[in-house]
Amino acid sequence: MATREARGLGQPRGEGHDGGRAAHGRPDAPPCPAEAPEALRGERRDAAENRRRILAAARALFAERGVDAVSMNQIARAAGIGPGTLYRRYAHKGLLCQGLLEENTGRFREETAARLAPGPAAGPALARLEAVLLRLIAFNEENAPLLGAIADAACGDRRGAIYGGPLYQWLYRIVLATVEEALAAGELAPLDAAWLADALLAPLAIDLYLFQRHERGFTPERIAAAVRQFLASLRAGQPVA
Amino acid sequence: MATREARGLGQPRGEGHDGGRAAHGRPDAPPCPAEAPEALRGERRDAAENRRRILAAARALFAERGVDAVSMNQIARAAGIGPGTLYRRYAHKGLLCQGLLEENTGRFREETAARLAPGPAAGPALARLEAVLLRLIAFNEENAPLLGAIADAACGDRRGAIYGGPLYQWLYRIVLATVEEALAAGELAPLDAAWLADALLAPLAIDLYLFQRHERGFTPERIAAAVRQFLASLRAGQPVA
DNA sequence: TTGACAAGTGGAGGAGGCTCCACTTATTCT
DNA sequence: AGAATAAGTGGAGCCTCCTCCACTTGTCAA
Repeated sequence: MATREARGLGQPRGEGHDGGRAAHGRPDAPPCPAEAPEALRGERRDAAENRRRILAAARALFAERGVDAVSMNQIARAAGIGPGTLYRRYAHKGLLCQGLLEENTGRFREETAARLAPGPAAGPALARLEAVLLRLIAFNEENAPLLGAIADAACGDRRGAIYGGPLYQWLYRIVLATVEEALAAGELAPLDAAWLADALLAPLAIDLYLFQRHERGFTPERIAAAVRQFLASLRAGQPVA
Repeated sequence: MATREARGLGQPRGEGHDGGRAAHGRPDAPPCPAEAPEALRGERRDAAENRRRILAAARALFAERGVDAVSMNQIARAAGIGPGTLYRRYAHKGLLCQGLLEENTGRFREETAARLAPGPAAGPALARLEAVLLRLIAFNEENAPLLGAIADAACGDRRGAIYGGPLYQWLYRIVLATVEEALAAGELAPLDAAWLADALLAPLAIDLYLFQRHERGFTPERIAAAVRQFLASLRAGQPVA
């Protein structure tokens, strides 16, 4: 009765969420390469049930009214739980959308991993990079509303949260590794690999992508073609001049 | 008394701000290349006085507590006006920050214009492009807090507002024109100029820039060097392969 | 089985953001 | 000059987000 205060106050609000999986505070769990969204380890049965209800309610409301028009309170009401319970599991709407997205991410991760898996024996690194970026365009198209909502939530004290989130980190690591292979193989002129990995992903960030699609009128095909030409231009043509 | 209802309801909330300059609704004013922030055309004297007070109060509070910790209501109180008046002039905090930023933008615009002005006779287009991007890094450094707040305000129904805002549009036009010159001069392999202009600016977007600076630990010098190498890599080396 | 404790739950309420509209004030036209 | 008109003003209030904390429930060890 008094012991709980220590935890409640000692960790006031500092992103104490571990990216969606709460559970019995294991200090450093393994990275979980392709964890199934259901049956989180050590999660209490009632909590699991509520998580399912939350995601189902959110999915239904989002489909019915659009992601932006649905508030956290509405989701809680539709799921039949109190707002406090909802916020305990998903500290804000962005994390909820991330949870929802993880159910869609499977195919994206599998396809990308398959394309990349064979390692240096699977054709030039730049070609693999191209495949990842083109797949990312398709992913943007499929998940634009959720991705948009996740981006929206990265406001204020959460600015830049996207770049620390699981999806971007995973993409970044993949792109960085492939860029480094390309550099090692002499496919690229000398470049700052860590910066380049961000720079290659930045033009496909959801905000800009949606602006180009809807305000500039670009089609996904045009964007894909532009990315292809762009990567081709980066191919090392001269030693360094 | 009844005539006003028509306007008040007919234009419920649709970005009715024209980027900071309210005033006597002239339909299509000229682009205003380098308009002074004071003495807006046709603005009533009391409105001008309030605008000055708002900007002064905002600047003071931002300096004292940080941009993120100051609410619109606090600014209104400090300026000695009602919240309604504040919101009439700046429909949200992002536009207020834009207004504040315009007071700083002068030197940036002048230096950039000067570097670009001589036209095709002032060295290779790619070198001018590099100068613009490097200057943008310095601009990011100088104005990070305001730029961050502007980015934060581009949430929800205002997603992507940055790309429609005056600063980005100006940058985009400049970069696009220079890219087109570089293409015409054969300095670049064939590329989609309109997409490339966005793609060159995207890695310097304030969100990613601040993440790299603070989470990845990049220095401005490292970022500048990376941009330089990057542009060098784009230089046309081979016809098209 | 049973008891102790950690994790989970719900909802009332504080805290702002933003709006609406009746009133005030500057400008302009005759 | 002075009246008509359109722009500008202020603040009460609505509405939603998010937090806090007393209570409930599941789990595990003895």
